[in-house]
Amino acid sequence: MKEKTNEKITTRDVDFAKWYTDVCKVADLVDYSSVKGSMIIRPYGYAIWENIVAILDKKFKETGHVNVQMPMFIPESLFNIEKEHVEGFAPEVAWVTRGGKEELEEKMIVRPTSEVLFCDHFKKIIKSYRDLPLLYNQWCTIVRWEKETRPFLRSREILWQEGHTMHATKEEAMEETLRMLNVYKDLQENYLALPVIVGKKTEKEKFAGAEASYTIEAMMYDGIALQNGTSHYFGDGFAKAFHIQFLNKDNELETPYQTSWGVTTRMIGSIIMVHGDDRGLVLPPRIAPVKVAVIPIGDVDSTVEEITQQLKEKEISFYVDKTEKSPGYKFAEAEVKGYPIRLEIGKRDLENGEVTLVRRDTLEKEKVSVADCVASIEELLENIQKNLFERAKKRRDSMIYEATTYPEFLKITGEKNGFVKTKWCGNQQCEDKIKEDTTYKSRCIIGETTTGTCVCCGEKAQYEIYWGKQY
RNA sequence: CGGGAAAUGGCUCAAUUUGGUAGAGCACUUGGUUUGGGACCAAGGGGUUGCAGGUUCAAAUCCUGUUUUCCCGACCA
Repeated sequence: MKEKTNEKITTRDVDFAKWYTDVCKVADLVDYSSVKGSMIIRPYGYAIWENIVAILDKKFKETGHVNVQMPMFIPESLFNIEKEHVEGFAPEVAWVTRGGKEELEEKMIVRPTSEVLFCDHFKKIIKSYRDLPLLYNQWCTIVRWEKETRPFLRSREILWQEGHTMHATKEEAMEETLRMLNVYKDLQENYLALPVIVGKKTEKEKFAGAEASYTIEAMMYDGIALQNGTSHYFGDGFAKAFHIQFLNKDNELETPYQTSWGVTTRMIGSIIMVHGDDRGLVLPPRIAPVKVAVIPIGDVDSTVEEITQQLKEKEISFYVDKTEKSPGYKFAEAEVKGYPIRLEIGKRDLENGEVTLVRRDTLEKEKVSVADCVASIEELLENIQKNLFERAKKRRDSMIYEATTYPEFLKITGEKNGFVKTKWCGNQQCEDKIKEDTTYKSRCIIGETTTGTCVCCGEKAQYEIYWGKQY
């Protein structure tokens, strides 16, 4: 095996940021448009999203949710109802304007998230305890006027899913918040092969208007964190602000409790930055639009036909590269696209009744008989899925550090990227100081503690927490 | 939003310093030979230089403005 990598892609260890954008472009996932801050998700990139949507949508429906479609615009008066929410989002809100002399009836924004729209609607349709829980979700785009944008990681128009639910009790709402957090965790670990840390955001980092925010934190190849999903518990704050009430069984008025949760195409960025290598994309089989790239070498049509027929029966997605390109070109192409398995069908192997399988994650080659080919592929796909997760987890764990004293903490954060686990007093002053001194921000609180001292101030610790730099 | 870089056929870049008929490689088209790591031969098509204005006999080149992109920060899913 030659060590040659893809000449169109910057070496990952030389310039990680450049490598990332190169992979996005060379693998045909995205293209830039003349719209500043927005990206075009090309068919191959969108196919990955479609697979994610299919998995999640099924899980949402299994947990009782239904899909809706809300307006894209929010009138100013509606947006202004919940104070913390407005303050949190105001800086990145896009205002709607009309050219010429025409005026809008009322100033409007493009939704940066849809809590207020849902609340406005919930107020009208929630009357009785029988209307609860109300479990809504919508697939849509939102707009947040970001200053710097990167494919999948940050754009002004964000393609996502947002769930919004209302419950009769605190307990139910909290249960829902954690249930959906878990759905996200399951998606990311078992389908996207991304090891993640789940926990609670600090007061400083929580969602504007929420009572508690829970988060899914993944670590990229370079040790930088990426928040891959959030689930919020709102208590009854919004419900009170919007005067949403329902009659309970005893005919008394009560205020319901609310949640919201969302994930975006950012997860695709995680897949790229966790699994990819110098040859390009590496996709976990479970979300790969094409699981097997079939590359015929010479005139081998009948064998190609025989094997692809079996793949069809097994519902294993494949692509046959029938182009006139040389085999080497096709191999490189299959690698850039991250197809989990490459199946080389050539005359030389066929003389022995064999074909060659190459797995994308390790690039190992294996010859198997034509008869065993599809069975081997099935087994290999499982293997690759498992290996990707384990490999990513091993790498991530090697970049998780622990610190108990501040000098120790400063030494670690000054020398390397990664997550640092510490104890923390829970005081925002320490959080701010750490940010100031190291640029590390709190990732998430993973639990409470009764022992030890805060890594920063040395006072009695209250929480166990992860710190890290983020995208 | 601060600091840097860039914009020239589809792509990567040259020509800009010193104004003077825009070139190359890759890609593409046609024909042929090939096929186990980015094939070869031959013929061919395609750009007036991000956009707007200015200077000049003459602008890719000089000047002004503007838009977009990339990188590094701060902010954010």
